[in-house]
Amino acid sequence: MLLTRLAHVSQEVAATSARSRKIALLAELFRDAEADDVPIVIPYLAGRLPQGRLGIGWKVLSRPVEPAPEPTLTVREVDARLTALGKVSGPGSQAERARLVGELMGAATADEQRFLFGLITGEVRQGALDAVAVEGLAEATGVPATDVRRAVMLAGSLQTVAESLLTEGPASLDRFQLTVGRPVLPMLAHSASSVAEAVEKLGACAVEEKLDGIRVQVHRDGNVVRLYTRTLDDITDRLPELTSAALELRGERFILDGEVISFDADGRPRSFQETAGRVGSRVDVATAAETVPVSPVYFDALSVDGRDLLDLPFAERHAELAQLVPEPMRVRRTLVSGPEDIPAAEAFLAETLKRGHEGVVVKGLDAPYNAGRRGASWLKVKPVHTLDLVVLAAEWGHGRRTGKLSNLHLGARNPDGSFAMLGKTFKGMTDALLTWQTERLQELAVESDGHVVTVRPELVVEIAYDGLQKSTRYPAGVTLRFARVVRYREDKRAEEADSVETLLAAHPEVKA
DNA sequence: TTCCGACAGTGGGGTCGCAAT
DNA sequence: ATTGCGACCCCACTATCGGAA
Repeated sequence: MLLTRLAHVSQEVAATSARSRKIALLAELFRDAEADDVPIVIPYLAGRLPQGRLGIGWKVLSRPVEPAPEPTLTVREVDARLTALGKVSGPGSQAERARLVGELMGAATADEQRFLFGLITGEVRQGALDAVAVEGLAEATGVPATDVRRAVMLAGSLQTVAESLLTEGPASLDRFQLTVGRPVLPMLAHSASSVAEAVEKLGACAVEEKLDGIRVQVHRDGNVVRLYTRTLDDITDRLPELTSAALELRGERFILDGEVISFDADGRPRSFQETAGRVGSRVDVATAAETVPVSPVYFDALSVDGRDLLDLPFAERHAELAQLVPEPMRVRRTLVSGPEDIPAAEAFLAETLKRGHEGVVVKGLDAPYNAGRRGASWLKVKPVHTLDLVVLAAEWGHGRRTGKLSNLHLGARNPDGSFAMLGKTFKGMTDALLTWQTERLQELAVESDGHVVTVRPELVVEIAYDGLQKSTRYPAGVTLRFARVVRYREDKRAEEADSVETLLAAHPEVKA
């Protein structure tokens, strides 16, 4: 199959807003793909490369290359070239990769160049990724979408499922069973604004502490242990403590879901930055493990002794977990039977925060393990802080925000009346607000470099954030975590905005 | 008819590892 | 030694479609 056909279909998919039409377009293409093209065409149309990341980013791809006049590239040729490109390493590799990218782009037409750019940067912007591709695959093969979705979550990969479906037929789906050693997509949580709201939605539920670490899925089969992240990357070699801990448990075969986090000598959780740094360290693991030792803390069991627990209610899965894992290695929790227990749930949240944790996750006791989806039966509740900050500048948006000033630079007051930038945010804005702020900020503009528009520091905006973290990038030595706009405060003047001093005083645990 | 679940998009900061300077 | 880039952790929120209620 020619790449131009994919580029064309991707454009068509992007051009329609109807999901049903997107699915139909993908299904048509999947039906036409030859067996050898399937492992390439499917991920490409789901907006991903089968090779994963290539070490090529926006910078290299932005170098202009004269497009080819006629489309000649086949998807297999593109795939072969990208595979070769991904293997380049060692001194001189950046230049060599750039050369290979230039060659590939030179063989592509303008439309194909645009498609390849999106594919390699991971931003196809066609309004269809894995989930829509799953529907398209279902339509193309006549298999119910729920069956395909389940197979994908168990395989942890759309490509694998697509290959067997399109080459061997629907019966091959039976092959995708929950298997120890093969990671499954983890269940995710929605947000709720309060414990009361979460409990009212879920009824009988467990309220569990939410640890600010890294999600981990632990597989043990006899003496073999494997550890996977939320995106199913294998991190076994980086966390030897977790392997040892898993081997000390009584069970021989299991899959557990939990969080890996580092505690200090007093048993208080270290900051997310410290834990994440540890989990990210690959080179000198022994030293990293000495300075920042980590522990597993589990909250769910997906498989025990060869039994698939995914469809069991959470209450039963947790009973299995409690059989296998001693209490100190499980998240703290309290059970709640309904709205009458809300005060107890709130007290549990307060106590959890006091212990230095992030918040709680409220989980319905009847719900199955909804792998790969953001099930409505897990609701996280975290405290939200707010500040009144001053807009110092704004950046022009991309994609659907083209032509709108989107990303705001936020400042807090210094003692001398100037402003210290604390970070940026593009979150929390409605289309109407985007339109309004684009107008308003242009009135205040003093300078523009084509991307960043600097404004007179007069506009006050109320910002919600999850906490403060250390920063080497910003002048106050701190930055806001997950800042988002709540509303503009036109009733306030910049002199009334919050100061760096009050911010630091509100978070004594963070030392700038 | 209205409501709501699921999805995609829009990017944020930090840290690590590697290659280039 | 330092800088730049890419990968991958964490993440909030809005708009939209289309099925459920």
